[in-house]
Amino acid sequence: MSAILEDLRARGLLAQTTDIDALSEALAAGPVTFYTGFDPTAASLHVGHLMQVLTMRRFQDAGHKPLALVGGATGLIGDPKPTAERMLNDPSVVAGWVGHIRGQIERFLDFEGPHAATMVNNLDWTSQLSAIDLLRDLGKHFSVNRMLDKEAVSARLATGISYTEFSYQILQANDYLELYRRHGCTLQLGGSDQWGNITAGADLIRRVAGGHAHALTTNLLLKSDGTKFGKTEGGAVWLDPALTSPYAFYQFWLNSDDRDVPTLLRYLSFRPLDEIEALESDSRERPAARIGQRALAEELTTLVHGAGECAAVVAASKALFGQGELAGLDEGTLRSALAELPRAKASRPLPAVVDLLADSGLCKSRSEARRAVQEGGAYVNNARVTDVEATLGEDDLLHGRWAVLRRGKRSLAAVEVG
RNA sequence: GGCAGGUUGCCCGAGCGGCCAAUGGGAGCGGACUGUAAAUCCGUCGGCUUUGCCUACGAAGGUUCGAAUCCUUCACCUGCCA
Repeated sequence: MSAILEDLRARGLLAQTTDIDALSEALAAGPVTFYTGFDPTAASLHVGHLMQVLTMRRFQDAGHKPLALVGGATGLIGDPKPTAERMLNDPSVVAGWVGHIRGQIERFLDFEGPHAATMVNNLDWTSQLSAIDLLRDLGKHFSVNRMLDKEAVSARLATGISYTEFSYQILQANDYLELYRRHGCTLQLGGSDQWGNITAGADLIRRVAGGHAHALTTNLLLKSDGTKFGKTEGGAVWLDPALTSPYAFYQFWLNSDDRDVPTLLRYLSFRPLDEIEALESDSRERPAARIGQRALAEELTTLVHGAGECAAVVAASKALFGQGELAGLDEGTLRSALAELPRAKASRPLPAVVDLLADSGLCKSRSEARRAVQEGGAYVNNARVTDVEATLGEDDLLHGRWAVLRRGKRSLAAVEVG
């Protein structure tokens, strides 16, 4: 088997492929042009998308040529979710999201050199497609019976599915065909939930163009407790630093469940497997050191936000969760650590702690903030606040203008007075 | 088309005229224990100018001193019969 497939399999990433011997042969024979699609359903990609982007990177590193498709067209239609119909988004909004997401993907792939990646947008060909073309040229190759059998559609037959979403697989299949024609693309990668859409494309290429195209899907990232990965109280963990701060991003990985870390490292890290196995055995010996979590958090934060940001959030985490007194930190260290946190601005007279908890976003409402204090889960500079009426005092201020607000064990915010 | 039942807080699900912001479970949040982990135990879990007030039990009206609870209409869902 080709090296790249061997690596994916060893990492447990490989879910399904079309004829694996043929695929392996093609990959071994030389550069293969492949594509992965991302639909703009939000302004940013989130950690769930990271898998796909990094898998593309693995193929590019192995000498293959990536086409990154951002679905300006399919994003307007929406692929069927297992639960319910999607809300349609406004075309101008989707167009804006396409721009953001392209920018994010560009950081992970190499757009220079012999295996340069290319950005494509299915709006370029789909918007040209007339109803007649769609029904005569494409529709004839699709059997409704087979379309109904696809998992994504059959799951929705009980609750209902619009014609719009039902048609999604035709558009995605046509994307593969277009990329086959325009770029000689013969491999599509995706999450295992995309299997039906991807094979629909490979089928279409065979019927229309007589070509042979491959499909490869990777396992979806699930937490060991079976719940969806990448969600926190605040919603998804985004790659956009404006939506999820680099500090929050780093902390997300650092707080991974021990049981998830081996899988996360195999799926997301570029470290060779033997290194990952060494990290695992270290972790088993000294679980409290959370070696695996740190490695994961640092590698991914560096990858997504850059080495400089990563160093800053590591330093901030160390300062804020360190053993030392906050008062013992020099102002420069404190200031840069606090810069990574959500913040509440305050002025004199100094406000109530409850208001600061709500303003900083640590609590969603003042009622919740009061409750947090009553439960003993609110802290100013690591000292528990016990009085619901308490206000910030002058002696709480570090270097005359800062205070560290904490809710629970690990949610922090900065207060800046001035 | 006929008959019967349902629609409750983030989710599931009790309540069937006042003691209901509403039993219970799950998720979430906090505390204890730890390792910024898991499990466990305990607490909490609509909002606010918080001994009180406001908004909420599919939607709109009505009965009543008083309704999630009764009546009417509407919307949607589910069983049984055709």
